[in-house]
Amino acid sequence: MAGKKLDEERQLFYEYLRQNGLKKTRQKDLILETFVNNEGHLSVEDIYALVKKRDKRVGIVTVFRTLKSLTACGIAKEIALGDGLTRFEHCYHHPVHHHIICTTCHQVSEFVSPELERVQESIVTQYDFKPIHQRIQIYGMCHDCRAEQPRADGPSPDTGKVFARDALRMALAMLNQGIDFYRTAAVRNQDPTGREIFELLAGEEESHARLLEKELELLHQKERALREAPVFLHFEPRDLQRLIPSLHAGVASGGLCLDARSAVETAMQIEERAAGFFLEYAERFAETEGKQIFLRFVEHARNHHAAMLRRAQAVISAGA
Amino acid sequence: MAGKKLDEERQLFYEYLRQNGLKKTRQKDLILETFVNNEGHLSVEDIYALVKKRDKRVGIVTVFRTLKSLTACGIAKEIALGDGLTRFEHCYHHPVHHHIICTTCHQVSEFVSPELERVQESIVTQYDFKPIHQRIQIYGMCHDCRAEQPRADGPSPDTGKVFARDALRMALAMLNQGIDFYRTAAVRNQDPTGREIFELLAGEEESHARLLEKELELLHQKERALREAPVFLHFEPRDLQRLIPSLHAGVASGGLCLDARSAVETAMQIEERAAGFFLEYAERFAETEGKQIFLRFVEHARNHHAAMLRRAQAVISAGA
DNA sequence: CTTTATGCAAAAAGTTTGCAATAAA
DNA sequence: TTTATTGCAAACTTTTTGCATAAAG
Repeated sequence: MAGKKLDEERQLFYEYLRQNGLKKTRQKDLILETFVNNEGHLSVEDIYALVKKRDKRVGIVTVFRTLKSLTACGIAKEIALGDGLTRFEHCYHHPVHHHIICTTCHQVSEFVSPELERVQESIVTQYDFKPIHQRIQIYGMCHDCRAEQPRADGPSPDTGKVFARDALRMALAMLNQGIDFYRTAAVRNQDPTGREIFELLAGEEESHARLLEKELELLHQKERALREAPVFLHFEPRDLQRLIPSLHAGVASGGLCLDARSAVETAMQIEERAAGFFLEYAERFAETEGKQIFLRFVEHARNHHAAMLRRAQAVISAGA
Repeated sequence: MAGKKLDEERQLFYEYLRQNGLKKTRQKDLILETFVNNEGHLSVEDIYALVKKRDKRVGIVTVFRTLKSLTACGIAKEIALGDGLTRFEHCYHHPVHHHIICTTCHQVSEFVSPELERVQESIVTQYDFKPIHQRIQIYGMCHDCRAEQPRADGPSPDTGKVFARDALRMALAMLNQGIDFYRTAAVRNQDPTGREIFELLAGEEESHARLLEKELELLHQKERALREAPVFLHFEPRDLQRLIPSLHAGVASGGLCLDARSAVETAMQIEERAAGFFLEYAERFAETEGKQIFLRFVEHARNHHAAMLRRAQAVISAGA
């Protein structure tokens, strides 16, 4: 299970060595293995200490040099967390993220926020500046330190899994907003066929939601620590709400009345917008399970969209 | 002119020395003066070199120690810009800002973005984390380096002035949106008294806008480099637009019709919202000319609000 | 048997500390 | 006259480099 990740990164490393005429050695292997098997933000000294435990004969210079290579081939990434040490974090198949650093207990939390990225992009555009990488770090005091509680230091789960969990949560939030809309639209609609269609759609979305919930539950069971793990992917529900037409206008003008055709069209528009939004969203991320979840959601929405198109054609020909 | 800033910071420094039982010296004075008179992000070595030019007898250790003191009393602030050197920037009466760093020419631009801050706050809230300071840095390639032009290195104006310029621009953007609204509302309104009131309001806002424009022009004349200086305060016009009620609903329902009373109420609501928004906005910033501009705008909006309240009472009693 | 890798020691680079001489208060 | 300050040299920390030896291909 855990060895799979190691194998993949080892392959990547070997490929890098081969392409640069470098040689495989016992030391490089050991350093790679130590780095890959230790989540967190380790300094050279940290890694050196871990390596030394397994093989006394390794020198710190080799650790420096090997970490440079691991950085060059995209397995590791140098970061500075304000304590004057260069630290290394995992980079392979990890989304670009930022850091929240407690200056009391030195705990470091990671987060992703496409919303933050969006604002940054708009700023950078004004300068006609081409960003290559960025550093966002928030220093302060964490909840546990303020409560003067020793931090509950359970084994923190793999970032990839946390991201997958949050992607599922986000997809579910989208589905639930859709379901809400369809249910409300059904109740409010005065055209019986329109009402029926909205109810059908709500049912379909609900069954999809149940599927995702099951997947989330499975993930939680596989990785018990996931339930405690803090949010990694931040999203604002109101950004999802924007994808769904408001029912207020309909209410103000005294009740919605969409016939079968308009109902299907409305639904198609929702699915289309959601697909577009999540596709653009997914593309911001490196290859991860979370990204796959978003892409699967896009596919689902597109299939739904296509199915409705067929249904609409049936409705139209029946009406004609 | 420039000496005023130096004097203020010297007072602050002396006060700090006094309170900590420390002594004034020729060296400390010289280092303070050198730091204050040099905008930019200078390293210890940079400042040491500048100080040496004026007094050969100063040692680099004293520069290290004095910069520590200047940091402790809020005149300087340590920053790391990714080149391994500790640099110092001006902190006294400078708003909290972030950095865009060109990795080719090493030019550093500063910016402020309350929008970015807002997203950060919402993230931090989820962690129940108390932020103390943050670091946002965007590394990449600037426009000039991509165009392979040697950077036009004019004298960069004081950050405080650039911030003031941008605050004026933002206030003007708000005023212009208000004017647009009042003008459109006047044209669309079918009630003659309502129309008249909107036109009056538009006129008042326009004369205020002309005042701010004159102020902006004056600022530009005093500080010639200001015209070239890049944007420092980023704001999204759509955030201002949100403060003004949409006219679309009115259009859809076939023409707006606000009587005198509703017209005044609408205007009062706009002024109130604008005052609230800019007050909250201003409070995010340290003591600066820009902040004062925002606060003056708040006062203007409040006065306007109060004047309308009086007018509304007049209208009501006239109508009664 | 050629070429790269390793580990040691030494150097570099940035910053801090100990200390005797010096200058404020 | 007391107390903090200064500047030098030395120490310290993190990272890099030179080089002879060892290991990989």
